[in-house]
Formats: sequence, C-alpha cells, structure tokens
Amino acid sequence: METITTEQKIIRAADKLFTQKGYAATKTRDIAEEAGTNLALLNYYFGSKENLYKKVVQEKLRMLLGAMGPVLSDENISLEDKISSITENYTTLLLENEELPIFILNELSVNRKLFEEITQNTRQIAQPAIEKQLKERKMEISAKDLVVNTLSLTMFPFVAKPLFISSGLVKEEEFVEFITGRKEKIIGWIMKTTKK
Amino acid sequence: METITTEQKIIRAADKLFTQKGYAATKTRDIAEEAGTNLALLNYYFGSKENLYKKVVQEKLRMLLGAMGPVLSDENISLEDKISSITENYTTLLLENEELPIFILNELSVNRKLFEEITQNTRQIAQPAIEKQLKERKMEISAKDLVVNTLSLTMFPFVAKPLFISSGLVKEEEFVEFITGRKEKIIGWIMKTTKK
DNA sequence: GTCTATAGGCCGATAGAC
DNA sequence: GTCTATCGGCCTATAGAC
Repeated sequence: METITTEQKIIRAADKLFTQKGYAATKTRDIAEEAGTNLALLNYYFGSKENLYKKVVQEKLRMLLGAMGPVLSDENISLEDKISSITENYTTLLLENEELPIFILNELSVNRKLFEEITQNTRQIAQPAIEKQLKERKMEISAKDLVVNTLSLTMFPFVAKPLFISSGLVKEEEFVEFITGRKEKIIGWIMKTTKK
Repeated sequence: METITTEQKIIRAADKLFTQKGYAATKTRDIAEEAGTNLALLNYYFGSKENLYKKVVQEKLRMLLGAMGPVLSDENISLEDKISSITENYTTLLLENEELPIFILNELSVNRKLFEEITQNTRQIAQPAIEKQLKERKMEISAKDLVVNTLSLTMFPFVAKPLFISSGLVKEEEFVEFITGRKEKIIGWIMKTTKK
C-alpha cells in the first residue's frame, strides 16, 4: 500500500519544474498546481520556495556526483575500468535524466552562493589515485585532462543536445541511439589519447 | 569621437545581466541601473523586456555559431585544419566570454520556443563535407562523432568550470593556463581517435 | 530623448476557518 | 493537514511633464 504523501507530491512537482525552468522562472503557484495541492501547503511543509529549491538541488547534485566520486579514488580499479565505469554510469543516469547536467551546471553558474552552502560537505574529485596510475604506466596525458576529457565526451552531448538538434547535427529520434553508440566508443578514444 | 548612445548602454547592460543571471532572474530595473539610466528608457528603445532579450540572444547565438559554421563546410580546408580552427576560434572566443556557452545552452534548453523564432534562419552544421573527407582517408570515426568530440573537448571545460572549481579539480587561478594548454593538445587527441 | 510617478498585475508568504 | 482569502511588496510597462 504505497501512498504518496502530499510532501512527496510537492517535492516531485518542484523537482520537475525547477529542473525544466530553473529557480527564478518557476513559480510557487505552478509547483502547487503541478502537485495537485495549493500554495499554502508548500509553505506549510517547506517554509519557503528557497528551502524547497535547496532540497531539490541537494538531491540532484548527489545524483550527479554520486556517479563519479567513489570510483575515481579507488586504486584497486584499473584506469580502463575507471573510464568505462564513469562513462557507463553517466550515460545510464543521463539517459534517464537528460536535463540534469544543464540544470546543475547552469544553476551552479548563476547561483554560486546558494551552491556553496549546499556543497560544503561534498568530497573532492580524487586526482592522486589517477595521477599515480598514469605515472606507473608512463602515459602521455595528465590526470586532469583525462578526467576532463572523459566527462566532456560523456556529458557534453546531453548539455548541448538542443543545439545539436536545432542545428540538424543529430535528430531527436536518433539521440538515444547516438548516445548508446558513443558509450562503447568513448573508452577506446580515451585510451588512444594516453598513448604515443 | 566615439560616444556611446543610451541605446548601446542599455543593450550592454542587458547583455551582461542576462548572461550572468538568465532571463527570469534579471529585472528591468537592474538593467536600467547598470546602464546608468532609468526603466522608462528601456521600454522607449526596446518596447519590452522580452524584445531586449531577443536582441541579446540573437547576437550571442551569432557569436557562438559564427565560430564554427563557415569553416566546417569548406572542402578546401583539410580535416586537421578544420579541427584546429574550431578549437582555436572557440578557445579564444570563450576565454573572453566564459559564460557564453552555458548561457546559450541553458536558455536553449529552458526556452526552446523563443530560440526557434530566432534561429529559423540559421544555417545547418555542415556534415557532408566532413563525411567526404573522412571517407577519402578511411578514418575510424563518423563525422558526427568527430564534430561532437571536438566541440565537447573544447567547450565543456567552460560549461563545467564552476563544477571543476568547486570540486577542486581545477583552481580558478589556473583556469586560463589549463585551457590554453588544452588548446594545443586537443587537435592531437582528436587525430588519434581517427586512426586505428 | 529623458525623466518621475504610478498604474496594474503577479509573486511569495501567511492568517484563519475547517 | 488542508483549504480559501488576502496582505504587502516587487515587477513590467506606460502616462505625462520637461
């Protein structure tokens, strides 16, 4: 008997609208309507629009960073497996949440102070473990570039999807296939960049 | 004797604030103040906030696409030179306009209808010329992936800059150096992905 | 062309009945 | 817990003096 509480309805509606339209463009009345309740209950449960927003962002950020953090710092995982794992995790996550990265990246850019409050406890992206693995194998690329390149190739197509589509480079109906195809190739491309 | 007209002052102020904070979060009063005039003049010159916004977006989009379009479709430019040129153009452009890509990509995602009005005359990203060049040289990558990878490696670091900085992967004061360093390497990485 | 003053509407938040 | 009604403020846009 899984009933959805009003509180959950509101947070789901907020999630949907904040992610679609951003903080400023989303109205509390719209959230209430989307949730099938009213404005008063939003404030009853969450106190304010900003508070509700923080709840949503915290969860989204956790999703986005969760797909990366634990894998990178583990020295027992080989470099190839790290890249594969990150690409695999993100591709799966982002196919189900296409607007997640542009939402987080934009709100991080627009609203940096709010984010600093939220992310103060977030772990650093682990470089040392990777740097070590690179040196052991005498590779031609820095840890920073390796991480940045992997994330770029994996995430950018989602961020730039509307641009690619409106420019005709990729068609909407091909998109999932395009991304799925890339998933297999990215590990190969990245590995080529580590060699002479 | 180059005097800046009030109209120009307003559009520059609007450019700055829309790019920093997005459409909904930018108030017409703030634009007027930033421009050193008043709210009434904004409407006198541009009619409405939305109109002013369209002017700004149109110019920004022209900047972003202008760095790519003409190069790609020219068959007389070799593949290497195309990649170099795109990376070079974008790196220069984005170092001077760091917030340009995230602004355009986000507003494109949030406000697709407004963009469709604006971009209806925009040229397509030319694939055929590249596809031909790839086949002639029997390369291991599709034109789509080649273009997407080049743009990803070049633009994503700007889009994700706040994430990289807040996660400690790159430091603010290293950023320009980091990007400048990558500019030289990207052509090499991309070329490696075209070979067995 | 430029300004001040203000109309008119929307927004976030709350009071208070049930 | 849930609702309706409403406050007080801010926002875009415009009227009208200069």
